[in-house]
Amino acid sequence: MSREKNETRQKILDSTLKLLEANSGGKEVRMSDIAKDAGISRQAVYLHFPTRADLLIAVTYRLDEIYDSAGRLVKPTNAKTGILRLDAYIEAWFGYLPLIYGVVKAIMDMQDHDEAAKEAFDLRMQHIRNACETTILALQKDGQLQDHYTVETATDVLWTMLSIPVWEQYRFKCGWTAEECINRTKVVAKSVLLSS
Amino acid sequence: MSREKNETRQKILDSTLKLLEANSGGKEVRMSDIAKDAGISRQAVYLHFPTRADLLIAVTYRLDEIYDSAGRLVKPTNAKTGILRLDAYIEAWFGYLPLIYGVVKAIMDMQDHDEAAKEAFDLRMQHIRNACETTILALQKDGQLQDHYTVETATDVLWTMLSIPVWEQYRFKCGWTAEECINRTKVVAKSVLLSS
DNA sequence: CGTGTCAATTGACACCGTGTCAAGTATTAG
DNA sequence: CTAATACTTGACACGGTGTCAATTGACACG
Repeated sequence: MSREKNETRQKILDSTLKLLEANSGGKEVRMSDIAKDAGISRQAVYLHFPTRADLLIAVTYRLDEIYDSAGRLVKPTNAKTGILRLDAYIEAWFGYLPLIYGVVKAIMDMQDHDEAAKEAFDLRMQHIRNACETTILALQKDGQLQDHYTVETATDVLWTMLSIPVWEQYRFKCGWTAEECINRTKVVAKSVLLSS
Repeated sequence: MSREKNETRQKILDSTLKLLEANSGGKEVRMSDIAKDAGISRQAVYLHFPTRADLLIAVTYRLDEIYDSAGRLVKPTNAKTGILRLDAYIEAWFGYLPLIYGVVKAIMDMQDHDEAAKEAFDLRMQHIRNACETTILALQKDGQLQDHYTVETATDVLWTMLSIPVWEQYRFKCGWTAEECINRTKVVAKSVLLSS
């Protein structure tokens, strides 16, 4: 019973994921598109996910499973020095982002008109901010943090440097490769945050 | 004849502007809201502006008139050194942005589903990019530009630092004041771009 | 005075996508 | 045989954009 239910549910999630990836969060991912792809009726989708926002949010959790997002975040915390940690974190996050970009984009686009989507997204971004703060603290502990910053301001700056719109601009408006986004951001972050 | 036409047209533009400013680009600015505020029928709005995108784009030109956006951009070009120019430009642009933010936001939100809005917006952003490039060239001429950058890459970085989403994040997610956005961006930009 | 033109009005309607509702079908389990 | 569960079908409401057609009112010109 819950067996079959999960099967359809998974099919919906997988189709959504596939379509979002294919369309990079574009508009061609309506509830009806998802249903069609999953080979079920549009209403069946609503049976499992009351709103589009709920579905997209569920997809993010699926994403976490698939790509082991927790594991990725852990690795940088093993770094010995603050600087290594900064590099490792930029690499981990900007390496992960392209994989999940379609979904992220779709949720971002909903933020304005959907409260639930906004909350879910803000929560994720808050996690990123926390990681930034930890990184800043590590730098500070090493005495590497530029002295004119408070921890909070430095965190704000790093967080913004690693924000999705910034990555989007580098990637799609400036035409940088994913690699370049990582490496140049490493350079920029160090110029900004480190003392001499 | 063209007298009266312009009057209504202006009323529409002014109402749109007023509503967008009040709502910071929020959704409470439908064609019907604009019509109501202007004291005319919804269809009259369509008589002057075939689509919502057209109207918003027209509002940006109105904005240019009101705030003399050209004049603002000129000032930084008078700066003697590259560094002064950088400061002046950040001050000019981030000082201007809050004034026009409502409209900018509304157009940004349309980008995904409206080609015309996207083009208009991209064009504006391209102007900003050009200004960034000129600033970078001034720095380079002074021998102040960090040597590991090409002009293009340095321009990309500055342009992204001065992008609207970055300002939004500082302003609304980090809670910085408009002043702080300006001053801290000046500091950050200099750390990133200048050699020692 | 009548006629034409132009701006604006009124009201209806199509389209799209989300979400809701009700009735029906098919499978499975007790 | 019956009851529950998953799903289907088809209709519909809503909100917002954009279209269309018929009408009104003002002003101008001969």
